[in-house]
Amino acid sequence: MNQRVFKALADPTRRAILKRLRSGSCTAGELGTLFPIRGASLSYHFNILKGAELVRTERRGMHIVYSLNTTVMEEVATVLMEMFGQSTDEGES
Amino acid sequence: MNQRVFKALADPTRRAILKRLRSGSCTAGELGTLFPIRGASLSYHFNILKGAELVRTERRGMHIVYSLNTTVMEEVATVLMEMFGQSTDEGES
DNA sequence: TAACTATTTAGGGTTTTATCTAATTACCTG
DNA sequence: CAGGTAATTAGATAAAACCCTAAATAGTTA
Repeated sequence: MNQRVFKALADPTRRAILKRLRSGSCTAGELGTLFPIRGASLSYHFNILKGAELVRTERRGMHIVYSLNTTVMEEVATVLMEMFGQSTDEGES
Repeated sequence: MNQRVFKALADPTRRAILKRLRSGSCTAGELGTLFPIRGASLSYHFNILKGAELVRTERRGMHIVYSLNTTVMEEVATVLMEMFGQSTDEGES
């Protein structure tokens, strides 16, 4: 889990994308219909999510399918828990 | 837990402040010695952390003591777990 | 009250972020 | 191959973030 994860989670549109992906993989176009921004802007957000390894992509014919990388999300939650749950004096990755 | 928490966590200086506070409360001045930025900039970060309710302050004489609000941190971790751990189709606050 | 210390606020400059339109790439199909 | 659809990249712009210096505020102490 890298530094970029926190930046990626800071934007509400990106969190909404992640939330949507939770209920199943989705093409870029489908996601585009859910938000009031242009495809190019979505693409910008996808790149940030990919950089944080929060999503994965796979081309399927004419479409590109996005899916959630739940592993990294769980890591984030775990790290936060370790950092702030109780003082074990450790917790940085 | 509000929207601002994610923004607050997005900055490395603020995460370092939180991490430091984990080992105990601290005055603004003490925290200032730990980072290569001016007091005014620290104050800016403190305001963001306070807005996110991640820290609490208490004036003690001439100093202002900062302490961690671990409750909110745990909430964040929990929300992330709920959102991305497994698909229970719920998890928004 | 005057001088001193700790911290915040105000105002400004630079960098980064989020969005847009237009152009491009990648694939599919007739 | 030519035309069409899906998605990304390029370039521009407005807003937000972060940092600084200087000034203001709040409390302490002689």
